Amino acid sequence: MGRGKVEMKRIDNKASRQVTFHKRRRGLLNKAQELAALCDAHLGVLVFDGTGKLHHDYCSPHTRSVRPLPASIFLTLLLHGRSSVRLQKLLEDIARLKRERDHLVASHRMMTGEDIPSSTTKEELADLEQKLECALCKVR
Amino acid sequence: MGRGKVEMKRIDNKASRQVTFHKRRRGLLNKAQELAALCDAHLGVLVFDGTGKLHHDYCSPHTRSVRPLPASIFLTLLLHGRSSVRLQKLLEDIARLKRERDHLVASHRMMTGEDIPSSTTKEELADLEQKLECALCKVR
DNA sequence: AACTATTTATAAGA
DNA sequence: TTCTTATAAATAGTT
Repeated sequence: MGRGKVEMKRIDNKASRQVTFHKRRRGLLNKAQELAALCDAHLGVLVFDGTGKLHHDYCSPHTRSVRPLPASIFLTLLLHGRSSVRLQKLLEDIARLKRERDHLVASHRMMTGEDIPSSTTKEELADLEQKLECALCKVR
Repeated sequence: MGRGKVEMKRIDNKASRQVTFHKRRRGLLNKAQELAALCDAHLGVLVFDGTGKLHHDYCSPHTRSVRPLPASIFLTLLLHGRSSVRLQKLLEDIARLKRERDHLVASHRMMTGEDIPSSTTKEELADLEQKLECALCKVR
């Protein structure tokens, strides 16, 4: 689309690479918005330049509760993508910490007869874990 | 682009909405790949249909270590996006758990004179946290 | 940053 | 649905 056909390989000239980056980035985001608007779809788009700087992200609006929330979209991506190992590791770490804490709480009570004041952490974590596992199920 | 100009609003007819979804989804992902190839950029794209089903995701390949890994791209998105509150909460929960555990470990040692066998959990968590905070810094 | 000649994407039709 | 084609949209090279 232009004065000439271009090969789909890295543009060597830095200036024209940046110009093209700007033009096409805008185009991509526009396409994403159109697809969301026309087809009742959900889109998540992220664009980083070559230096790793985030130039734009887009998340289509959600207007009905039947659609996944943006948060769960990105959780799904996180779980679906290459970083799934890392997030699963995080879940495992949390589970391990909880077990360790429970064990320590029990032995503390055995030895001192005192209860450690309970916090809401446990419930909050259980809630988080449930949400994460739910997202995980969807992509399996 | 087509026989006629279309208004950018939801296509009512289900069949043609699905056809358009298929065509434009392919187009969008193609554009994403081109942008990544031409401009040395990193892209993450997610497409869900109206029912919430994930139809495609795309993550541009990373060929050099100077570029962010896909994992960190999506962590950044997670932190940058609407689910940032949730992830920050997760970080806080981990920090709180660690404090609780350290306190319990210390009081256990005080009372019994015994050390609780150390695991690698603590180091692993520290590493995880560092990575998460690093990603968080980038988007602040 | 604007402008067009072209290419590309795609809406509607077969 | 898949293929075709007329047309709209995107954009490469230019100014």
